[in-house]
Amino acid sequence: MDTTEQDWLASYDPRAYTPVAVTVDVVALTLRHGRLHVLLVERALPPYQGRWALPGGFLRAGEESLDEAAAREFAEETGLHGTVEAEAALSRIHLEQLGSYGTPDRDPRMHVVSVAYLAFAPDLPDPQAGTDAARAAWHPVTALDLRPAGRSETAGAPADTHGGGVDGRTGSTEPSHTTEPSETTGPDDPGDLTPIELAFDHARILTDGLDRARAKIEYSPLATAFLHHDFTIPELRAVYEAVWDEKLHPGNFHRKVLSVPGFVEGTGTTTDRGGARGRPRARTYHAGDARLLHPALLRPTRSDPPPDPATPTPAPPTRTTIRP
Amino acid sequence: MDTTEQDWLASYDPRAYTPVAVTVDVVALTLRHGRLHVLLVERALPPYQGRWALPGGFLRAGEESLDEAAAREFAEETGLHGTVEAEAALSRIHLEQLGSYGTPDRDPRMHVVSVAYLAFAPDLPDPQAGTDAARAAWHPVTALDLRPAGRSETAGAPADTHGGGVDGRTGSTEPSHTTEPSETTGPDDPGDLTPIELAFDHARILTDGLDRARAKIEYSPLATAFLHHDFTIPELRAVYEAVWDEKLHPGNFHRKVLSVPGFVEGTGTTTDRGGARGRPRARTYHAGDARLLHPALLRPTRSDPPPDPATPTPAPPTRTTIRP
DNA sequence: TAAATAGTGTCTATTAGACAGTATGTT
DNA sequence: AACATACTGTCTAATAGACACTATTTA
Repeated sequence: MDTTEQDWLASYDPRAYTPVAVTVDVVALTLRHGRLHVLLVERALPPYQGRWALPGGFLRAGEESLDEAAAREFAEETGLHGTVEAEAALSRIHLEQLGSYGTPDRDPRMHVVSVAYLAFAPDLPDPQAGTDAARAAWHPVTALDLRPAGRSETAGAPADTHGGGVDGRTGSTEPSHTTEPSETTGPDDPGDLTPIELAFDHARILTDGLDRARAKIEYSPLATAFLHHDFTIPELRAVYEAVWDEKLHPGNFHRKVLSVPGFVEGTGTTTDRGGARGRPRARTYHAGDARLLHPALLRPTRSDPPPDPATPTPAPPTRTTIRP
Repeated sequence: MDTTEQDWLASYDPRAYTPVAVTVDVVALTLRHGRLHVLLVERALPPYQGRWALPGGFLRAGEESLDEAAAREFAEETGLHGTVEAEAALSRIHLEQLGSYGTPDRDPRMHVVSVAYLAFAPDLPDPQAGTDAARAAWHPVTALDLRPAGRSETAGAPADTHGGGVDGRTGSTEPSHTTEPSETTGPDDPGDLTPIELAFDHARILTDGLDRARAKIEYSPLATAFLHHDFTIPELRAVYEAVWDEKLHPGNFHRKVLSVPGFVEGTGTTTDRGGARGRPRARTYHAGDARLLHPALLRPTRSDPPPDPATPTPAPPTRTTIRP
């Protein structure tokens, strides 16, 4: 076999192999005006020229780890690098690996394996024109086309196996063709009805990232990563409501958060004002030192319990045996 | 900048980049004699010659996806390929992506990014000599050195971020230097007291895989992937006890498993015999069609509740605010 | 018969969630 | 004054786990 021979060679010198490119892509999520947004960049060059894509770029071989590459890409595309306050903001951002995508045919140029990362960030300023992030913008996830099309390989559980997906980005400048989304006509405009189609299989990656985010805030205190250092319980509730796309019971949520040890720590103060149309000042908190939530803040059950009388369930054949 | 120029070039031709090798490694877990085992191969060549490593090999660029490469490696190293019954056995095995590891200095030869997979398998025969899997063997995880040393980069939550880790394997034959573990002196021998050190950062990858496995069987029915098609509730309990390394209450476990919709389905029959020293025949079940467990089978709480009077906890400073 | 375990019943502490009610602050 | 909402109290259903008990099988 030819590949066997190659294997043998590669054990001495992996360079004997056909090359594979490795990129790092970031699903960066934030909350703007109470809605979940994702950071996208507009591709200036083919393939998928003009389409929006996840920020990312090639791993610098021999120079950086995957984590470092992800942090670098995020900083570059948000413009958060250089200044002191930018570094401070970066330090509060949560970055975790999401999964790798590597079907051979996703990038027309060559076989590209993309390692995806998931980021939770507080409300950040718009990427400024004139920087590396010139073509970057925050988009509401509801404005994107996340049709379950691209579902390639994989046969495992929902958020388990990963596959497909690949990318190749223009990792840095190219000052022309700058897109400047305005408050009313840009990607933040809810009136923009035609769903945006993403480049490569980034819709699939985004979907996986959203699934992970929704599950993550159940068991970890990472919902606080969407907020600034000090926050109120209602603000924290808004994070959960936006990520889960569910209305939560204010009273029960409040009591539950405070009952989880190490989730939040009171600051002893309250907000300055009561809000727009008048309400009690809320106490402020900051994140506690817990890394896991015990007990967890489970999502409202809606998968099982919705057996409404209309669709009486296709008659369970012989499910769980309950005595013969 | 040189790298910027490279980025620009790479947007046309990613081959302009310094090459990175991509490997796929598999953390394959199974149960033998009630204990958790992992599949390892002995490296025939440098680096780490003679050390045990996770099975894996280079991704065949342009030919296969990551999932396919992982399945191929698993089949090769277990010897489960070719025959019909082997294919049948493979179809029952659970394979999911675990994470990617890519610090630049883990492989002395070059920058290697390793995509790790996690596999749950039923008790399989020993890899046969004379095959690709000649140097492969199942090792009890308790015999391995999993000291939390290699903890490289990453700053996220326990099972969140991944980093470090890399590999490079001799993907196929090399019939000399075959290790043939016997029942008494091989890796299955509990008397083997000196912990085995793994090659590369495979100890870290294995640790991540074990963490994932322990969490996974809480919310998914994948514990059944460790068993054959038909099994009893006590057998299923043995899986949980081995993976969690915890004794579970037989009665409560039994009732709980049957109360989760879609977890197991009764076959209507029982085991042939009652067991060694006499006990009731157990009813047999097979896996149901649930993909997620509702409610989950949570691990016995032991992280929070163990504040034994001895170490009175470093005096919680001002945890959760409980009224001013 | 003895030993060991499959499987069931029951009780209690904890938790999720529904609901109600009071206090607070802005328009 | 009126409205919206922060926050707390209370009740109920569901669940985890402890414990006890019966039935079953082999040495």
